[in-house]
Amino acid sequence: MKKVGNSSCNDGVLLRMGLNDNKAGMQGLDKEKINKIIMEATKGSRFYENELKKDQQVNQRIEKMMQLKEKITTQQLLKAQLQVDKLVIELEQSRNLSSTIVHIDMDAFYAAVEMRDNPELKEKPIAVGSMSMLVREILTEYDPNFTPMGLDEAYLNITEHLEERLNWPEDKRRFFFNTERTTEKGGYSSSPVLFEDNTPLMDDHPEQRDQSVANSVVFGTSAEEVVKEIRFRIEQKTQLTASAGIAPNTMLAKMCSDRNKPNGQCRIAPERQAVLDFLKDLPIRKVPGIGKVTEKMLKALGIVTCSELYQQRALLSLLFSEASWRNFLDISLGLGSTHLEKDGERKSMSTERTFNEINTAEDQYSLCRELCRDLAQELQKEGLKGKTVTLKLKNVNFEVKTRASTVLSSVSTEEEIFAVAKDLLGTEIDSVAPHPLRIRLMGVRVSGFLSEEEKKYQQKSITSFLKSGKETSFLRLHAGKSNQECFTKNSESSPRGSFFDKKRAARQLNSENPPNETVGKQLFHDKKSSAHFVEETKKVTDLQNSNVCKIFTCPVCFEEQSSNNLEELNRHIDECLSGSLVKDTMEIPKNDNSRESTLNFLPQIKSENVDECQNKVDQLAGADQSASTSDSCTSSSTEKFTQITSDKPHRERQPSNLSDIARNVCMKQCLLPKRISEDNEDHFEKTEHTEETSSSCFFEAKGDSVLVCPVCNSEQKTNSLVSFNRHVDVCLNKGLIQELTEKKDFPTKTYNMENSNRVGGLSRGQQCTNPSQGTKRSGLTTSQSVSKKAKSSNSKHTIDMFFK
DNA sequence: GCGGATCAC
DNA sequence: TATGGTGATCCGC
Repeated sequence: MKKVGNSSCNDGVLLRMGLNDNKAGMQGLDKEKINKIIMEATKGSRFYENELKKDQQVNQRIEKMMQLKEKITTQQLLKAQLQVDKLVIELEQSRNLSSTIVHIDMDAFYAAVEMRDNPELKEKPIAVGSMSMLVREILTEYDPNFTPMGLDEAYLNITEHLEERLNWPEDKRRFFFNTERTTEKGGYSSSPVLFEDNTPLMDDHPEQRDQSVANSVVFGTSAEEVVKEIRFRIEQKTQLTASAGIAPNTMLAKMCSDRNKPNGQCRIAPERQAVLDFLKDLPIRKVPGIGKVTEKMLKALGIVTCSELYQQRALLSLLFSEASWRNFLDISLGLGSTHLEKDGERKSMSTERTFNEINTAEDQYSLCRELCRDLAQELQKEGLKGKTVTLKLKNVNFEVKTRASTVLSSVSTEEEIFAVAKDLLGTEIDSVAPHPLRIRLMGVRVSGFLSEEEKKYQQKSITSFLKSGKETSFLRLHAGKSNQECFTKNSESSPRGSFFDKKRAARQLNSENPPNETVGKQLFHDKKSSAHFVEETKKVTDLQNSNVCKIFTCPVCFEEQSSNNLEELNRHIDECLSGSLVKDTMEIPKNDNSRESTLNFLPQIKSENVDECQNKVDQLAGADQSASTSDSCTSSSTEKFTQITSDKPHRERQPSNLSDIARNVCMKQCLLPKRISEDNEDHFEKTEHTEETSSSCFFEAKGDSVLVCPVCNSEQKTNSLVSFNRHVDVCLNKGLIQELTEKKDFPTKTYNMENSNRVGGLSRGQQCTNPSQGTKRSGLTTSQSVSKKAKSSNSKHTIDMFFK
């Protein structure tokens, strides 16, 4: 079946082309144009082929899921039902209907802007701007903490505003029509901000007041009235209409704003039944977070509406990941966040570009550099440094690949980013050699940003590094790979005019008949200069080599070593290491263990609902007991549920402020995953779990104090701040040393020559096991042990050992 | 951590 | 209609 669909689509494309070919007048077209048409068609089909491929992958996922479903027994399903329904009770109890959340959505934002700007109105400057502008000017009045979502959406929590508003006099709720616009012919006033500032009416001019009042509206105090007012003001100000949803939580508000689009609003009353009524026939696709693929998968299970999502909750819990089915459950119950999250810190920054096929390494490298430059600029604007660089490539068949590498010290400059990205790119180029890498998109991303504390700490360490490292300086070496080596320095030959500019120029040249002289020269210049920078680069690299090898500072004792024999250096460091590890004496004070700040919210319990649920559960429990015999899981989980009720606000728990960096880093690594993990498991196994976490995360931690290096992120076997600090300094030297070791062939490096010379390959294995692994899918992998820890084949204190 | 995928805007 | 760009998250490894 799939085959047929596939080929018939291709036939469609071919058929169209064939028809075109036979069309009258076709003979007039020259070869080039025909080629172009074919190219277009091929491009289209490439895209389409890929779409088909992706679709088939989804189909396979569905098939797998269906097979899984077939194997589910009635008992399993009943048991699942029991468990899920207990959770439903929990969720019901925590249902919070006390907030009033508004979602504002500009109607057909861009189209509207276009329409409004295009006609004769264009010369009138109107500050449309983004939602964040309406922020500032209108929305803050209703919620100072409102959150804009992109350019045309925003969430507001108007709960407090509603309370205050109750006491407001009428004039404070009065707004005026922008009469000029409608009366003036041929356009509207250049000042759409008319009456924007709630100016009180002037009592000494009664007639003016009368007229004004005639052109005004007074809004009431209800949520609906507030939202009408907001929409009115937005329209007066921007000439654009907006739709809005009012509901007890963000998810509902968002879905609600969709209901009466365009230029309408809708409210879900803060009552459980109103929520469920709204959801009853709502297609799941309308739910934010459920996209094309999820929709298709659920459809395969016969689930199209939210109520069906609820009906199938037990099945879903068996077929989907914990995170997924719990999300489904939240959706089907109409639960969502009742407060607006502050924008968290950004997690990554990237830039990517699509272009016509680029297939020469040279072009690819210089494009890569350009992307790195752009990205570096943006990063520096926000003062960010990250540890992971990801290269994204889309080949001409629309297949997307990402390749990432995490480095020891964070990067932010063009050079630093490019140094990593070019390696990744090199690998990809090599992997298809001798064929060219044919790409239509390239992107570079930096993630793994340093936290504020880490930044501070690193700075401190850098200072000491500078003091001790002096001559070794920051010179970077690049373990060269044939085609990469050539491009470590940019083709600065063309300081102005981006890669694309040059490409454009070249393309223009191609299409023009006689290559005119100046353009020709330009091209020639490019070619020549690229050859030139290869040479230049070699020089720089050589220089670096000679410089670095002459003076080397031992990362342990910080003494300068005169030798440039790496083996000798290695021996020295070994000695230093065996000496330094023993002499840690200073203790750092223990921290108190209060790490949870509990936010309270009062659960609203509708007793009849709970009873209803409980009845059902009881029935099921009976059925289950008779069906399953020797399964301890059921009974133990029942206990779990009874235990967790007392400590509900689990999701809202946040780490408290941490006084020291070490603790902070530890928290990040070990506690965060716990917060993510599921309520019941987590609570029930609290102590046990914590122990396990620490055993896998901190090998050899004595007592509570554990230091984790903010640079390499690995835990340190010391309680001494002095030696910990020293390690951090060493870490900063590490990159340099690593490259030194790469230059010479160290024995540990030679196993697996294929990929070990990539930065990512080298850094692997030194990180501590992520304790979150396996906690997400409860039951599947219960205990991840220490086994994943850095395995090393060599127990000697070589440089490599030390760093691993 | 990595890589592929999904999703939103 | 098809296509981009940016950022987040999840899942399996």
